Amino acid sequence: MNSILDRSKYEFNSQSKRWHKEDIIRKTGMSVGKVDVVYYNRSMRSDASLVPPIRQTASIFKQPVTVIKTQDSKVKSDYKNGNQEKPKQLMWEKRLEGLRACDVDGVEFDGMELPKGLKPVGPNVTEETIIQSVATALHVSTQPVTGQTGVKSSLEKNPGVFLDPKQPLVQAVNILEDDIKRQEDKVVEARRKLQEALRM
Amino acid sequence: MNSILDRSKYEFNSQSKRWHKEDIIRKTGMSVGKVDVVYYNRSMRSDASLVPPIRQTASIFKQPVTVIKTQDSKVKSDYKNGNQEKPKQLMWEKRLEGLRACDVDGVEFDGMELPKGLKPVGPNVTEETIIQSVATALHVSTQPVTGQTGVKSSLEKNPGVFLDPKQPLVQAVNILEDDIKRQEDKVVEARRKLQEALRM
DNA sequence: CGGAGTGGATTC
DNA sequence: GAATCCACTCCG
Repeated sequence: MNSILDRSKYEFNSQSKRWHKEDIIRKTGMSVGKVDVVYYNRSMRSDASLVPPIRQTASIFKQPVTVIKTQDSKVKSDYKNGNQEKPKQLMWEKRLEGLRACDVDGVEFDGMELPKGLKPVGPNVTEETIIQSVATALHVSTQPVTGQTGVKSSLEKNPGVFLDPKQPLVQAVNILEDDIKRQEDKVVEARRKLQEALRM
Repeated sequence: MNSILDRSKYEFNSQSKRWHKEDIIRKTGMSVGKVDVVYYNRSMRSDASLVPPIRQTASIFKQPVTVIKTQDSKVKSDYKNGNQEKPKQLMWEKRLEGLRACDVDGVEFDGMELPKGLKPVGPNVTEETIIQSVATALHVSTQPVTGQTGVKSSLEKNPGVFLDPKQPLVQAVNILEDDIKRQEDKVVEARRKLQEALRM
């Protein structure tokens, strides 16, 4: 085998102390004694794999499916993203706090910053939570993502009544003409840089 | 594919009209669209597959296993036939009535006859039931199989009291010297025939 | 329906 | 020929 690959696998395993290797030996059949190698990640939270928008398979294109039975018990399928949502806890995004992506060596990426206009809302909701909350909303929601439209003081005092569970835990944002203009400028600038890079 | 095999499969299915094939398509999950194929026997009683001595796997040698955990939660295994028996209904063998083996084409075998000495006992217990009852007892019981030793009239009148649930629903049989002699003769005769057959 | 475990094809 | 990948079966 390629020695570079061997080495990188070794480092991948021993340096970060995050990945655990297991050799599974086949016990019966024509291939007795063959070894199947499995790697798994020790730091994985047990509920993490269940919660969107965390990727659940190798393919990001996999879609949830809802089974709907009509009265004569035939089956209809609905491949839309909507109807399959389970009821959620009001503040369920809080369980995503502190999760962070890492590269293959187990080195964590830096946290991401949101635009200043996005303010957390609700009791004990911090900057730490809203990026997860917004990202999740954009990923799973079928409706426009607007943020919480209630008055901030009522939201903090009585979240059970005023908090909209279908919206992320940020204060509603008004997008102004100016914001759109600024975004357009960014796109133009990015295209210019790309053009330049391709010329070289 | 081998056409002879294909054909026999087809007959197995269509000629006897006994076996019904159903393709069940998985509707959700990672394996959406996969097909599980199920065959079932239209005349099959739904509880039949759960009751010994009906063969539950391809291997007649498969044995029940009891898992016993000690206090420090290590596992002991016990391969004896005994301890794993569940409590049974007093007349549970009656549910085996009318079941009969068939060949692969679905043609039923003739019923088997028991020696005249075996008489059914208990309310509503007929010839039809006792072969199943005796066969089951021989198959699953760890104790000697003697039959019911109570007086026939009390057994019929008050089975809840006098019927021994660990014994099959036949009257007790006394094996006489004469019976043993006759069986020995049969064995000798069978051996003689085998010898002869091997000479040819 | 998911997961363990295997046979067999494919890649290196 | 070994390592790897993948499809499939079986079972709970």
